[in-house]
Amino acid sequence: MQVSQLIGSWYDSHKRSLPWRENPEPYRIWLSEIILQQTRVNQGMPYYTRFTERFPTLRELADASLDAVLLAWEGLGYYNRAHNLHRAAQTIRDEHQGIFPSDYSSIRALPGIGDYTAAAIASLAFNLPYAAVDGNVYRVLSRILGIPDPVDTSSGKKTFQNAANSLLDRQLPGRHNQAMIELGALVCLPKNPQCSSCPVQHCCWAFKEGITRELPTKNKKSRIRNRYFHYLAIWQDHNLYIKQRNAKDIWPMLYELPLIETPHPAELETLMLSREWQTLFHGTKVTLLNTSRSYLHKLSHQHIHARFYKIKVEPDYTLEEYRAVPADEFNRYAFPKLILSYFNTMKQ
DNA sequence: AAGACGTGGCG
DNA sequence: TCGCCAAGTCT
Repeated sequence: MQVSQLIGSWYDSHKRSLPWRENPEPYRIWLSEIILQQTRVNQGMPYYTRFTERFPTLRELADASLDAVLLAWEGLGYYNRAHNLHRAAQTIRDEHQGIFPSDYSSIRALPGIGDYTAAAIASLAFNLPYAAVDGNVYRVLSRILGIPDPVDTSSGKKTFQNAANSLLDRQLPGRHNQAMIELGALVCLPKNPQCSSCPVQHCCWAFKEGITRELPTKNKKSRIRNRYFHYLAIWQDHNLYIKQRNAKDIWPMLYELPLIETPHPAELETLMLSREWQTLFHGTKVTLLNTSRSYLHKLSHQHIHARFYKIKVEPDYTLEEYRAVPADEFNRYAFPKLILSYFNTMKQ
């Protein structure tokens, strides 16, 4: 029996029942694939439910505001996925008559859809013969076939794509791709793979050699940048001033508080002498109510060291470019987790 | 083409 | 604890 047949029939009897597998239609398959990019099933599940409830159809997603989409995405991270999801929905509405495109190159051309996601949608939704290669598949292929190439280089990626292409079950590409991924997610785990439950243990190179732990290989080690955020929680009566971030940098178009960033740690006294402080307050009377603890918010490539200063300003003052919002309306805006965790401590 | 982009779970 | 990583894409 072929490797792909063994994995395919293993999949038939071991696959999880997941909401997007219940009633497979292109919109829901696409939505699930975007949510699951770099995201665990357990983390993405509630977001999939939320999206299908708030935006039951592709049309409703396309017609929604970006703010509404970001609010539904709040807390899931990699927020450009939400931007691209929204843009792709509008592209399908405007250029594909609202019908999800059914050929690979049209799917691949949509924003937020790369090689993996295009192959996944093409095979799962339209049964087209494209091999989807994600992190799970890298693991499965590198171990079964003993491929030592690093998975985070362009040449390594080509090697794995070629291996996946030649292994693809062209009769049932959708099942094949899901089976490869499911095997990586349930059995061929990064640490402690469950080789005793593996349908292809007998023909696995890494198992035979006893080096499953060494595969797959990677080259890069990421460097961490430190950033120092000083958030000003400026209260005026019962309103807090908030502002939307710009589209570049982290948390694109999410909301936050007035921010002063410094390249190094800084005390409030220093901030009060800064140009940003002058721009915000230009000499108006401010009262410091309290200073939060220091927060360390770890992102994949940077550590955000944050502190929140609760400040009161007088009623006659207005902060241009910011929006004064009462606490019971915070949930109308999408905030990064860092801001949300500060809000949570305020409720006490 | 190397680096940026979130968050949470795990050993 | 803390580094690693989880169904990648974009620039």
